[in-house]
Amino acid sequence: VPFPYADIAIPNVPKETLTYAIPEDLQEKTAPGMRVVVPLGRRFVTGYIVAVHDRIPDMAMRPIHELLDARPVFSPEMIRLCIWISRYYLCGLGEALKASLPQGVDVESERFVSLATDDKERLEAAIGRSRTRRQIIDALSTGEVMSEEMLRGVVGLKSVSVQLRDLMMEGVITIESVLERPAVKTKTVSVVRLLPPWNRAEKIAELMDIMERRAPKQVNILAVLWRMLQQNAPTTPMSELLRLANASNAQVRALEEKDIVEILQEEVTREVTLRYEELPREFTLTGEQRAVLDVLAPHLRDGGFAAFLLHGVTGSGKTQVYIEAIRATLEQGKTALMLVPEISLTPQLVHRFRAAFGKDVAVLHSRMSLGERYDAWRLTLDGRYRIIVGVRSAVFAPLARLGLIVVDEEHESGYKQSDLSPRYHARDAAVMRGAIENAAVLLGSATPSAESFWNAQAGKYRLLEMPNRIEGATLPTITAVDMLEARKQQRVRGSLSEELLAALRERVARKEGSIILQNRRGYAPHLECDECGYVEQCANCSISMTYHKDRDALACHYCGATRRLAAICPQCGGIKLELIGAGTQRIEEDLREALPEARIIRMDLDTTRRKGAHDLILTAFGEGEADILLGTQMVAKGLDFDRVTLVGVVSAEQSLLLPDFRAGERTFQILTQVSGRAGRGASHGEVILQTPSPQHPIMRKVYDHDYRAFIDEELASRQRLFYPPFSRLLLIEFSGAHEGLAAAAAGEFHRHLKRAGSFFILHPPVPAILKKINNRYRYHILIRVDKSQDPDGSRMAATLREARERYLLQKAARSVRVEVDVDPQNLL
DNA sequence: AGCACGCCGACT
DNA sequence: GTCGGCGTGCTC
Repeated sequence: VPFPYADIAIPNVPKETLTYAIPEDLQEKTAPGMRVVVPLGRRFVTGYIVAVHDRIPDMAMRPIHELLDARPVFSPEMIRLCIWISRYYLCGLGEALKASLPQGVDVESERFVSLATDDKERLEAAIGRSRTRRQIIDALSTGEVMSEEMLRGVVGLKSVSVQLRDLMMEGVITIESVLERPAVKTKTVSVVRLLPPWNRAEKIAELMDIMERRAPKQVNILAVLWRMLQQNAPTTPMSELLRLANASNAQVRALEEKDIVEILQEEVTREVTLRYEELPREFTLTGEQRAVLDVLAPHLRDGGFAAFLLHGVTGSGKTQVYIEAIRATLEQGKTALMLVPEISLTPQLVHRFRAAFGKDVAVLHSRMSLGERYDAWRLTLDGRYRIIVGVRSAVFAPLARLGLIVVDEEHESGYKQSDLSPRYHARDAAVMRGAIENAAVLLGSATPSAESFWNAQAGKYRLLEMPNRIEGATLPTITAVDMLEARKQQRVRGSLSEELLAALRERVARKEGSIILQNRRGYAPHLECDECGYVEQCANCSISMTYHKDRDALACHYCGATRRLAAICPQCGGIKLELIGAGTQRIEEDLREALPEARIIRMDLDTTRRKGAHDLILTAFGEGEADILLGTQMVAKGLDFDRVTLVGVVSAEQSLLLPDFRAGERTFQILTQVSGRAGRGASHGEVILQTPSPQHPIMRKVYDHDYRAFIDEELASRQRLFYPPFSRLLLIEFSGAHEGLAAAAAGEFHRHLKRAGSFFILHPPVPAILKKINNRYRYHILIRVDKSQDPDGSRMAATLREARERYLLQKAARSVRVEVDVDPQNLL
């Protein structure tokens, strides 16, 4: 039944949907889930059809300009998921839907300007005395059509819209809205094929005979095409043809002219290749793995929503459980989605999936180009893949008949999008998607988040446990080195204790692998004046700058600004500037000095920027080309090398010092995860944690591998303090170029919230701990909502809406940006 | 977000 | 006067 109206969600429009008329000739073809181009104000934008209907709206409507899809790109389930995201995370529906598409597929209009007259007098009259108008007319007088953006550049102003409008009113220029085609397209290559009847042996032989003398190159071309055809290749890529026939494009064109061959455009897929290879391992499932799979089996067989939390110690074989569970899902004719925190950190996992499932798997990660992502998305939509392995945004992968979603390392904060809207948590969105699509959801971790563990205890998830390592491997022995004591006794070299160095020396001699974690890149995180204590800070951010020895410069790890190393203190003129603390570069130096015989590879953001660098480093280490793998947290996760028998942590207490209620949890997680890299093979592993506080309660639970003791205490303390999972956090951020305005805006908003009700605890506005980032001053209001009084978040949403309206009426400077982060992972 | 409109200080 | 920066409001 054709419907005349469509409710359309549009990014950057604050209303959930706007209603447009569907032109009669499009009504048959239009369906929810398709993308359209619609007029919005004076431009054209991409929108997403959420519903079609025949309820006459009370507003005048404009018609849909163009239908972009022949088939829906959002399933009804995907639309439901995005509606949930927009309501729970307080963002526009248009933004949520846009986040579910690969980047670069949207169409936007651009305004193009040209002269409407060359009558000099009329032009002069229109210019009058305006410098800007003269610049615009001058730029256009070559007869060129220029975009508004180009004109802005020529004039050097932020906006020329007022001038363009006036010039248009006077009739001397014309403005045209032109739709810009999407940034990504299907990649095509030219291919050539023999047209009938020349694809028959006797015909082609005859033809080649005739042409032999006058056009030998063309005969070469025909010979190649004929050979390819006999090898069952109906078409030959142009580039290959030219190479094999040693011919030129013109010669192929000549054959095309004579209707002997045809040149076509054929779609190709940009395939991602990985260098690191892993052979399929022989394995038999352990009893624990089998038990877990037995629990999952009926759910995977019968379908329906169910959520599971798999708590398996490091090395207990969670990946194999995922693979078997996915296999069972595929056997039911369904598809599976596997989320991982950061693909480049877990190439090993990707290879195991490729080995197990081959071409049924597509991988989606942040280092892929727009085109690669687009291809993967389009082919997923076409049903080419049955398994998607991907990072956060892969939770939106358009798989049909979804049977299982796995979230590996579910505790990782990388699953939370924190920088831009929608600020969704992919783990929670995965659970919601499972509920909407009637799929099973399996969350896995050696150190489940407090939220998930509580959900398991509360019965929302079913808890599955694998407390032992596979194949008789044992958990490593963890010991601490008291660094205060070691320093006192001068048993340190740089940042490394004699104990750790001795253990490393042993491993080097035995050709075993060691992993060293120092979760800080660069050489030294502070440059401090010995005289007055001044610390060099970034000009744009309130953070100390890190010294990078390779570049011999200070760098801000927030905004990327760099600066030369100052020779004298800008505060007191002192000349004794000291490098304080140690990053991976300095540890590398310490290691090389103390262990000249050791081969060391450093893996941090700085050494892995290049595409494929991860793979190369890990391959080299895995094959024994290095003794020590030194790095930031990227060495802590997911690596599975039998030859590693020692793990050292340079400063184990580091993450404990952060002013965040999750500091303890994060510390336990990273220390447990990195420890888990040791002793995965036949040899027992050893872990050495350097810390000034070896008796800290968190540390003690790390030594004992006692997640339960840790989480019980953590949950008790969260309950006492009414922090998640016992409350829902909202962080409202006010940011602006002027500190006073940001502070005032936060104060204003706070006043409106204060009267709003008693189902939440409102914290007073405070300057953010990182008070300034990128020259924007930041103020925070933290809210702790009583979940029992607002289970789905709708009360808080309404409260914020109201407060926002009143706040806007007060016309407190709106140069201040207000952003809400629901379930924030980072309170800095 | 982008675009239009209206207010107001600065310049001539 | 005229220009142009900046705040405010709206987009089916």
